[in-house]
Amino acid sequence: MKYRNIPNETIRRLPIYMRALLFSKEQGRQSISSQDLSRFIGTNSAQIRKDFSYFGDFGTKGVGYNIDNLVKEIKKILKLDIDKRVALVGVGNLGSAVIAYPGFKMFGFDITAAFDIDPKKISRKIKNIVIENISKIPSLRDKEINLAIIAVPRQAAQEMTDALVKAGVTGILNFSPCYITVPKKVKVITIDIAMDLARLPYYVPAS
Amino acid sequence: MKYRNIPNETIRRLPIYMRALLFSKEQGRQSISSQDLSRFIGTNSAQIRKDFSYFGDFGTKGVGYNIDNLVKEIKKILKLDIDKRVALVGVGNLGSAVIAYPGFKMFGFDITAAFDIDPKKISRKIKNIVIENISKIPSLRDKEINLAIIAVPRQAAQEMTDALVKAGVTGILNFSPCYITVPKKVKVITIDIAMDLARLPYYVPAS
DNA sequence: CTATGTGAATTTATTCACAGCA
DNA sequence: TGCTGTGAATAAATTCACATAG
Repeated sequence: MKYRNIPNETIRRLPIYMRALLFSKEQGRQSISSQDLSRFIGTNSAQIRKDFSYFGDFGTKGVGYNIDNLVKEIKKILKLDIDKRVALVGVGNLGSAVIAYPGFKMFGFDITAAFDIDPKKISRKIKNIVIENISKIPSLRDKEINLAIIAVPRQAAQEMTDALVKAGVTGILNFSPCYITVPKKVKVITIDIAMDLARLPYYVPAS
Repeated sequence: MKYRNIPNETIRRLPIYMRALLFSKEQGRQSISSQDLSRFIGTNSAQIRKDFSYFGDFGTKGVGYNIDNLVKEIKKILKLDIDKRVALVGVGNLGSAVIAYPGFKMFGFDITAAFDIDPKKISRKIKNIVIENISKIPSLRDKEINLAIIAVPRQAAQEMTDALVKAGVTGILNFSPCYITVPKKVKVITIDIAMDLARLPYYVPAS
């Protein structure tokens, strides 16, 4: 048990483990070895054991890991043990897909607020969420929502970020294709789906 | 000039550099220093210079990098110098957003084929692309399309992958929330948008 | 003077290999 | 015997610091 100097890569992998654990639970398993888990994911078993060892002794020697218990531990580490409400800014194509995405629930996320600048969209409902004008972003403070997803055009991304930070948001998942500046206490993770595609040709043989 | 033992992380950053370079070109710049570029991205300048140094001497001492030239070099490294056609499998919420996403063009990608299993969607057009039945996936071989994006439910992901690989696809961007198995010659990059959100709470202070 | 390019130093992450427990 | 947990060894990536060129 160390809880110090945790590799970032370990944190990145924990949700992958969690997803695989929930999946193998669905299939009726109650416990799993690092070996078996590694096959679900495509890493090696030593990596998995090492990753968990940073946080405690979760397994049973000779047996493996109890799935329910391990999921609970991962949730605790990732601070997902309390369900989190999330705001969405930008209800375009990508934003709409994000709202509809079923995969958030397994991590305890619930998108409960949505903002857009387009008057035609405001007051419309999508998945039971009423789209509000971006001028209402400050209301996130009262609602105690401190996670947000940004899916707006590049030009608007920094402005929306500033508004979110001012409203008390401390974690941002950024789908806008640009780097955004935030205070040190705020964490941003940026996803640009085109950039991930862009490094694929490098790895594949011919044209 | 080495071209050997290139860090994976360097490859991951090249599209980020390219995006920033194209952006600063839009703003009227013709050349840029590693220092200035680093401010666009949030890394340090030594990292940038080191990354480029793996591939050649692209800069001019005392001046910086010519933007047009550097973009051309990055495109060549990433094998993006020839425009690439891409197939999409799964035209649901996420797939539709992917088709509509404007960011692919800057890397020379063009989504020119789309497949779905839902009879209601087949033959419909989306962004000028006719949606075809997944049984038509083998036609990708004749069209010489070897990149694909998968955005189908988890249950279908492996089956669609197998069909794509059989049709000659060698690079897959996988949005389905699961690990998929492919032959060694095929490269898969998986994005699960929920997993990226899932590691955000770990980094932010309170609930 | 300014900014690149790069060996060397350092930090971070992965893998090995095995002691020790159920 | 089977599988975990972990120091030690190795590998990978980043940062430093400076010689060198325009």
